[in-house]
Amino acid sequence: MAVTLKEIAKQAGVSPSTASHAIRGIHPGKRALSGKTIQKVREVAERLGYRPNLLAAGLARNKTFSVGVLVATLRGNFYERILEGITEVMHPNFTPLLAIHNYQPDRERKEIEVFIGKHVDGIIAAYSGDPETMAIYREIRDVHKMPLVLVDRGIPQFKSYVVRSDHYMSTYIATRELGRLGHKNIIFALAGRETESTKTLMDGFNGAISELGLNNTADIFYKKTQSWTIHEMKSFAENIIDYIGNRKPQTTALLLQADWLAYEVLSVCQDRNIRVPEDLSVMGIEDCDPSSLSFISLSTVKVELNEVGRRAADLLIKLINGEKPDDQPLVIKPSVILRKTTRQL
Amino acid sequence: MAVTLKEIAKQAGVSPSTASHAIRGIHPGKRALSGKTIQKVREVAERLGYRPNLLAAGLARNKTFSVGVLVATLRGNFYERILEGITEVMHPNFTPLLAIHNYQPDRERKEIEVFIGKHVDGIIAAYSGDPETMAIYREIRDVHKMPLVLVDRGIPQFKSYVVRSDHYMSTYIATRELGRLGHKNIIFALAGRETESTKTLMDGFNGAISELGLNNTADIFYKKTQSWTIHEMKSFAENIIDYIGNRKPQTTALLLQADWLAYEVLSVCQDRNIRVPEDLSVMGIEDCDPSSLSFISLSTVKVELNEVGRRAADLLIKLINGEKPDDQPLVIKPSVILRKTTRQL
DNA sequence: GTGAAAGCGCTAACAG
DNA sequence: CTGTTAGCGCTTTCAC
Repeated sequence: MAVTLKEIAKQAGVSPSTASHAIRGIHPGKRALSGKTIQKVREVAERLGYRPNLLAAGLARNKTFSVGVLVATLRGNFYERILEGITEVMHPNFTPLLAIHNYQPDRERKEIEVFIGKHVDGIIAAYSGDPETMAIYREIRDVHKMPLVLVDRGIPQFKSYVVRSDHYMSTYIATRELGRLGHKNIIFALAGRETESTKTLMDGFNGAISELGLNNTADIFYKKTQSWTIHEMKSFAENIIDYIGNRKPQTTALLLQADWLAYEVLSVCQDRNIRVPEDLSVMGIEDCDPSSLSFISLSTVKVELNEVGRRAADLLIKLINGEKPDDQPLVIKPSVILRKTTRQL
Repeated sequence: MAVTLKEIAKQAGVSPSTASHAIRGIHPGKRALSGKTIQKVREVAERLGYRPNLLAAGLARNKTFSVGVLVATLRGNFYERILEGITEVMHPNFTPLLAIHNYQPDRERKEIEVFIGKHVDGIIAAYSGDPETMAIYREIRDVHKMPLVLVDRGIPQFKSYVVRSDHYMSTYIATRELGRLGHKNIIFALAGRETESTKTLMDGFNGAISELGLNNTADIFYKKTQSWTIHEMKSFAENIIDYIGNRKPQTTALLLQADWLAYEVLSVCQDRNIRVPEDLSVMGIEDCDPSSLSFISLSTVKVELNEVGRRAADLLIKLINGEKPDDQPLVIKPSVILRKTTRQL
């Protein structure tokens, strides 16, 4: 059995409550404790290797100093970076409980239930997009009144705090940059479900295209798919290059929805002897780790996912402390990084 | 305030203890509860959206259903995959508390202290290699008697459970494979501190080289460094290629300590017009995600990090349940994957 | 079959 | 300045 406060108190010849105060350096009434007592208690605690039982403290104070963090997956850089940002800010005041739902609604619900049972002080979650699981988020907020921050996407018709990267801006600035480089025949290729985020990406692209006056030469290549496996990405990359091959006039710039898709496109280009950037400029979105490798050197839009994590954590801590932050979604601005897969026309 | 057991009991017209038994489906004495009572209690619990307070349960039973997981970093695929394996196995019985030490001894110690304070049921940790922090691991084991499993590396002179990939085998099989492909002038390049794992990697290489009878044509290029930043990796890659350039007879195969180092080497080769694999076969170790991209297609040694995580979690659960597993370190076997950066001579 | 009572380790009034 | 007391919500003997 671990050494308890009671034991410390006994050995220091004080009461448990005094010991508690001494250790935490807290004033019970108006005045402080005597320095002597504090010294004594702390010395005994030190000697016995006392570690307060945070469970008991949590039960008594109705606070656990832990937060639930639910992400979709660990694969790829995406949630990894968000998680990094979160742990950075949470440390050392809150411990993150980690859960992964892998886009399985059932799992998503269960993990949240665990968080509730563990009485975390707050929750940061990546909503899977599944309508089924909306109820559990509602329960967090309405029944348990736990602070909740969503990352990357909000839940339709559900007013909640959300921190995300600016999807509109990412395609907008990428496209604008391609325009600046002199490209007119620009294609934006993306696949996935018809979600709001898909739509926003398209809007950003179209916004820039209109400003550039390229409505007649630029276009979107969209493929509706349910999931996003590696294999599908590969064949989608082929589809894109096929599409571009048949298109007149010659497409000179290609914007892809994600860096990993861009890598696949680069692969296809290599197989077909399409030179990048001489024949085709290629641009991704996200700035994954491999993009900066000098033999890839992908031009891309840097999405500040660490920052998304940090801001989400900041916001959650505010909510936990009872502060009332702005109601507006927190949107993190992306920036363009030009490397070697794009060129001036 | 959340709905409590007491409340359920009251509404179901039974005592709290009966409610507790009914909900958990547990027999208090010899006989079971009446089906009627169970139905009633569960129905009320359901209706009120009862979520047991795991904190209180933990306090009463001296069990928290959570485990501490301390990793070095989230960057790169390494710990990400281990973590994935761990969460897979832990779910839904234990919740992982996540902590990252970034190789900072102070941080390492503090995070462990938090785990102790939270009374986790067990700990899985990646020891940073810092001698200073050994004491805290000793405390986990000897003072708090918490189950402890180390991943990837053990602590010298410290008997504990460790699960890791087989470092010896990874260089051994890689080298043997290069030999099979007809290579004689093989270089194994690595950098880092003079740790046991560094030594083991060299041993594996030397073991294969001896078997192949290549002691006169193969060699190790080792650079002693403290850390492993991206920038250092880049310049180390240059050093390697410089070294090979001056070496007679011509080196035909290069084995690198890690995939990321191999990527940097591929970059340098491209810059210097060294064709891979025509002029030089290149092989990495780990099988990171980018390695399988078709325009990288790195030949490498697949290290089963998911499996390391799963086995570590299995082992920890056994320890938590009071089982006594084998004392031998659990070593996960790697396997060679030949892609396009190596060729038959 | 079910309930009363004690207690897990800590905190927070409040009284001295 | 310090101690007493009463819980936090649940589990677990042990009676009934």
